Amino acid sequence: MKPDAHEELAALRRGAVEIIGENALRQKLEQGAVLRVKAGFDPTAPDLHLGHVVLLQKLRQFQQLGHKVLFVIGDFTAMIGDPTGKSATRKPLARDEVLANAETYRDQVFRVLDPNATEVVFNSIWLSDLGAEGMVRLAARHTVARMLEREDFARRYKAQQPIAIHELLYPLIQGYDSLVLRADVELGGTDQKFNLLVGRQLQQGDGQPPQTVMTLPILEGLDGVQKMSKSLGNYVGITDEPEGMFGKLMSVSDALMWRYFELLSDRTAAELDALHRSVSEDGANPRDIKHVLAHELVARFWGGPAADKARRAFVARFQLRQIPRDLPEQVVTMDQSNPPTLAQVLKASGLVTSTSEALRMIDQGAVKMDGERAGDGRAEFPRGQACVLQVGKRRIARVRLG
RNA sequence: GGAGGGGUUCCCGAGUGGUCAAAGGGAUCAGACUGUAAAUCUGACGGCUCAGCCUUCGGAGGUUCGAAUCCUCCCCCCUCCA
Repeated sequence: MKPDAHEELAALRRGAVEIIGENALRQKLEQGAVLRVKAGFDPTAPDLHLGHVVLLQKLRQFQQLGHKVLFVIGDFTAMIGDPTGKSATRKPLARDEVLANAETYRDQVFRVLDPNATEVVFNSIWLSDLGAEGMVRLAARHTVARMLEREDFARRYKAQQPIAIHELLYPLIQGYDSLVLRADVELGGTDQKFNLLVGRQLQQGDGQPPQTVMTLPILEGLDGVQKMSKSLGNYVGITDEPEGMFGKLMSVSDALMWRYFELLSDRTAAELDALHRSVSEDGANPRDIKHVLAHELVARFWGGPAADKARRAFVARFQLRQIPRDLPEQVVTMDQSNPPTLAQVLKASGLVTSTSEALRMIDQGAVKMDGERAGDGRAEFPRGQACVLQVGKRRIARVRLG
């Protein structure tokens, strides 16, 4: 028996919302077993973001305790599209699209996980072999009524929205992965609970001990309301450039900042508590505490020096309102007989998507040329010299007509 | 297979012959206020060579001076019956 199993379990429990099958987990830890810890990722959107990091951190923790991570890339399931939390059927992805996305995942995941303790597996390997007969047998192991208990299915059914048959297969297939991999533990977001439980059921039906299910909190996106996701555009990608990442983190609300601290920071509870008190008792500006958060996370993915630089750039640009010195010059060429207007140049430079939008922005006082508010979008754009164009606070470019 | 309901601009959802680039809400963007906060207020929210013109209301045709609205065919979704 392992003497420190109790501590191990306590460490693993931290941050988890729910652990189903905790006794089995404790026993395995006491026996000193090397656990097979599974987590699946759908390569539907090829960028990992901080929402994934919550889960990846927990996986890393398992690794640090000597366990093995089975990182399942759902290249087969991606063609179905996880219906979790969805109110509409997802469009299945093309095979080559899925593979390209999967490759990107593989590159990104080791920014958090230890490659030596990770096995990356593609579920198409065994699912392609399953065949039609196997799929039917698998489908026979669950009932429609139980499947419709799932909250998102139930809601769609009630709302008279379409649910395609293949979507009902998704949880079964995910569960089948656990069976094939003989997973001891599977991690997922709280919204994955149903799928994770199906794995337990299928394993038991096959005579295996059911996996322990550990659910982790869902990280809210930058809007503070909806789940962080690529498709909603409210995410911080782990490959985001340092300055972009810093800026995104600075734009979150104070309430959300604490949530991010709690779910993403490596700081101890005592340290977080001290930060809290510095605001509530010592009157610190929450903005400056947000700097701490942004710096920590940028440093994790890009290193300390890059994080320092990102912070300096942020302060210069947004707190001191300086125009960046090293802004690259963008040469815009327009083959038009008429001299181009400001609105047209804004569009050509990519700062706005249409001249209509450019004109609207100008009307609303959002556009600046060399720091001066522009008043007339139809005015001819000066040739020759480079000019710094700004649209709102965030969009900026140094543009010269070629 | 039969009967009924429905497909509207990013999303939800009004609109049933002209006053409709299409109410309202959400999301988004911008301005004000700020800490790039959040909240709030104000405004914008199809495109263009922009006081005008062009394209949009599942798709294709048609009626009409005029169609998101009427007719025909087709595609898709939902419900009930079988």
